[in-house]
This record gives sequence, C-alpha cells and structure tokens, in this order.
Amino acid sequence: MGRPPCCEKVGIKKGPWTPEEDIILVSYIQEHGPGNWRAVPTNTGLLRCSKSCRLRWTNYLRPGIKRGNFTPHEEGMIVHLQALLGNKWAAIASYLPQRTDNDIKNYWNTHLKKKLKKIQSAADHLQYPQAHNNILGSSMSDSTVSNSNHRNNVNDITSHASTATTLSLRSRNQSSSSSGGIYASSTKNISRLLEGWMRTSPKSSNANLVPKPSQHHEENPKGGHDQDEGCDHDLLSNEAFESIFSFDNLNNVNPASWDRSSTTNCESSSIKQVLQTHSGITAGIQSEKDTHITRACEGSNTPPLSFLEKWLLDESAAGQVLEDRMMELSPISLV
DNA sequence: AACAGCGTCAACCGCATCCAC
DNA sequence: AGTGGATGCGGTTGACGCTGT
Repeated sequence: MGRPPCCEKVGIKKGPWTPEEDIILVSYIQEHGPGNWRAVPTNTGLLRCSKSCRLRWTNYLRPGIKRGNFTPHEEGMIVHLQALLGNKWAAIASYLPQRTDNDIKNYWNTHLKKKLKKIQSAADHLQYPQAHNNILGSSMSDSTVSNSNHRNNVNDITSHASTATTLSLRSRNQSSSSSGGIYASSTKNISRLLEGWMRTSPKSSNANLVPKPSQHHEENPKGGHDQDEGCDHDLLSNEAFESIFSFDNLNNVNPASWDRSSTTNCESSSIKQVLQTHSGITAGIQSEKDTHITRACEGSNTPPLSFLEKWLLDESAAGQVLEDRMMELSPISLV
C-alpha cells in the first residue's frame, strides 16, 4: 500500500493550461500567496492537481521569469555550473534567478548538450587527431557530460563555456525560441482577460501600472521577448527588480505573513509577468521597477544575495567572479 | 499540398526531502 | 524517533510547430 496520490486522479484536468486557468491561479495566489498548494484546486475550483498548480506557478506564472532567448553569458553560466554541479538544475537555476530549473534543464537538453557535443568532437579532433575515432565512439553522452566532473578541471570548463559562448553567438539567429506555439497565440486573449479582471478587481488600484497595448513593445517576430539586444541596462534593472520582488520574496514569504503591502507588490509584478509572458510587454514598467529597487535597497542593510548573483551575470565581472565561485564550488563536485 | 521526421518545451510522474506533529 | 502530508526535484513524455522532401 503506497502513498495515496497527491490528488484524485479522476476529474483532474491534464495538459496545457488555458489563459483562463492561469488567471484564476494568479489571482488566487495574489490573494493568498504561494504555498498550501493542496488547497489551491479546492479553493479555486481549478480541475488541476495541486502539483500542477505549483508547477504552473513556479515555472510559468511566477513574476520575474525570463523565457527563451538565453544570452551567451547565461549559456556560459549554465555550462560552467552544469560541469560543476551536474544535473542539479535547481541549484543551477539559483545562479540564474530569472530562469527556472525546468527552463534550464530543457535548454541544456535541447541546445547546450548538442553544442558541447559538437565542440568536444571538434576539440578532440583538433587536439588528438589520432585518438579521434576512439573518442567519437563514446564522446559526451549524457552521462559523460554530467559525470565528467571528476576529470574536468576549471580550465576545461572555462574553455567549454567560452567556446560555447562563441558558438552560440554565431548560431543565435538559428536557434530562436519557438516558445510561441499554441499558447502564445492566446496571449492577446489572456491580456484582454487580465485587463478586464484588473478593471473589475477591487484591488485594481495598480491597474494603471499596466501599460496599454499601444505602449507595449513590439513582440519580436519569433514570438520571444528579446531582452538582451540593445537593452542591457534594462535587463540588469529587470533582473534586480524581479529578484527582489519576485523570486526571493515570493518564495520565502509565508502565506500567513502575506500582508497587503507584499500582496500589492506581488500583484503588480505578477500581473505584469503574466502580461509579459503572454503579450511580450517589456516596457512601460521600468520606472516603477527602478522605484522598487531603490526602495528595496533602502529597506535592507545588506544587499540581497541575488544582487550578488546578478553581478555574476555582469559580463565585465563574470570571469573573475565565476572563477572565484567555482573555487568555492569545486570541492563539492570534485571530491 | 501532403507527409514524415525532427526539435522544442510545457507538463507529468515518481521519488526524495522537508517539516510539523 | 516515527509518521504522514506537503513540497521540491529531476527524468521523461507527448503535443505541437517547423522544415525538408
């Protein structure tokens, strides 16, 4: 007699979430805060498993999530960290606060693994032409990539990452995210629904924070939300903002302490996230974000850890910091 | 135009871990 | 210390879109 399922199997809806379900979930979480997932389906009437609700929130609806369009630097980070930590996607994701473990895992499996495989083959061929045939026979399978920690030293990893970075720069235009899909096609619907909901919501005082459709940045033609081209400063600010108000705070918040102020912050950022996710909104909220950042910094004596981690993403500082970081991490993976 | 093959990624599943009692 | 529920995590699946034939 095993453990009972987390939820009744009968009557549970599976498959892709609809915009309407998203709105129900987001509005519930804004009201009650994340957590107590078991109660979510009951209280919202969603025909979803509690697990599914949590997953949908953490991987998709949670504020501050950046989707698709991994920057070369993010790729490098992932390569570094994967080499050091193995397939500890949650741990890796903690170094890339805007990315979910699922996203990183998918990206690794679909993009980076192949890139590294190619790179490894090419490198082996260049470096050990004679041994190339032998290596090819067993080169860089999934397990050899993830379990290569033992033999990889920092220099190996760095060269992997930098090569991958170079390569990814070349192939970016080819490897565009296809995250549009059927759900993206409904982004206008969810935008409309959200706008309607915000107008009718008793807490809609922040509704004016949501830019009108005319203020939205044009969604890029591929359907992704390209944040890193020509807007690096925005990206940094976005990351800083989202890390303060979305990830750490939302994840750490106790539902019991979900006071109105945090709800307000969450509400605006969460709705914006849904709108960003579904409509590609990236502008019109920057000034508010900056304000939040300022307030957050004023309110704390020590910089949030995620701020330090943001620094890791700074191109100029990345090399040294990563090296330092890896020196910290290496004992974990190299023992 | 139709089809097949492939790539991508959201979501599911099952196990692990945490935590309150 | 033991137990059971809640949550987290990583592997895997399947639906969908794209591309080539």
